[in-house]
Amino acid sequence: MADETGYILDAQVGFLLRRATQRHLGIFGQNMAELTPTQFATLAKLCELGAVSQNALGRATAMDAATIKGVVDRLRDKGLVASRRDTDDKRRLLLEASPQGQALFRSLCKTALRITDETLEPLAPEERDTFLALLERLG
Amino acid sequence: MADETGYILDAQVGFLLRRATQRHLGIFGQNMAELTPTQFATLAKLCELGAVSQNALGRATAMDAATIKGVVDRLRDKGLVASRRDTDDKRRLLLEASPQGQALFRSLCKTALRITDETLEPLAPEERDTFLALLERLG
DNA sequence: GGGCCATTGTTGGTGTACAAACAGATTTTG
DNA sequence: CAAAATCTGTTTGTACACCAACAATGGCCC
Repeated sequence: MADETGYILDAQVGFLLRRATQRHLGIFGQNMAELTPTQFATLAKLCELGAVSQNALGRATAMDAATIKGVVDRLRDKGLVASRRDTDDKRRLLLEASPQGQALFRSLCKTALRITDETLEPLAPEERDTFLALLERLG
Repeated sequence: MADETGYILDAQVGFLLRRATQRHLGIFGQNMAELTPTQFATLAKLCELGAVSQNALGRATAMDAATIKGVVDRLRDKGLVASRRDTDDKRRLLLEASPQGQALFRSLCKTALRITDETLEPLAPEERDTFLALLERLG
């Protein structure tokens, strides 16, 4: 079944992005059993921002309203996030990292940075900078 | 809540990979309503390889056994893939793109290449080559 | 003030993605 | 040859990820 279509799956950005993401998620899971990458990202942003509404947190972490809700629910189940109604704007759900959440974030920070390092390990230091700069422009 | 953790979410590979993937999936969805990226990738590999077992197809497209099953099921529901039991090895499910599947793949090929182009649009031609070469080494 | 529109959060549905556990078939090995 | 290990596909359960639709609230504007 020779195809003269000129389409080579293994050379497409989408496929390569998926493969790189898979490898990264694997490294993440092996190094941080406590939280998923998404959960850690959410907790990190929450520690950085302080009290924010759920949708605003979603925007800050690049998740839509439906996705961030599930992530926040799971973090709250673990006692890492506290939520309360905003009295000024009764639509808003104000979120904050609990003391345990902040402590966990701080204790996992170095691990997270090591995960980033290990993901980029196949590249030389200058290549890493180049890659990250280019990748950022695709987001 | 000043954090001296040195952890900046927006600078981590994992976050940037997710953002880039999101943008790519958005472009894909807007340009190819017929199939999801995963379904198109699977169909493409099937057209390239001819008859293969389901697990082998999964390996070729970087999907585990449980994932490829769902994708193949949906492609079969659409009439794009035919499956039969392998008589030599009765464990294997032999898959093949149906005539409609092959025709659809050929008709969508140019669109798929355009999607790759549009995804890489923020980068200059030499940058694209650099980026893809680096990205491939992270997979 | 009241109607219009945007925002916020929730729900339901579909589609990846992966781990773990399983049954059946095949291969390897003692 | 028989037992053990491996491979194949399936199922179940969890976790993103996004769309579309919805109710409640808030802001805007005439």
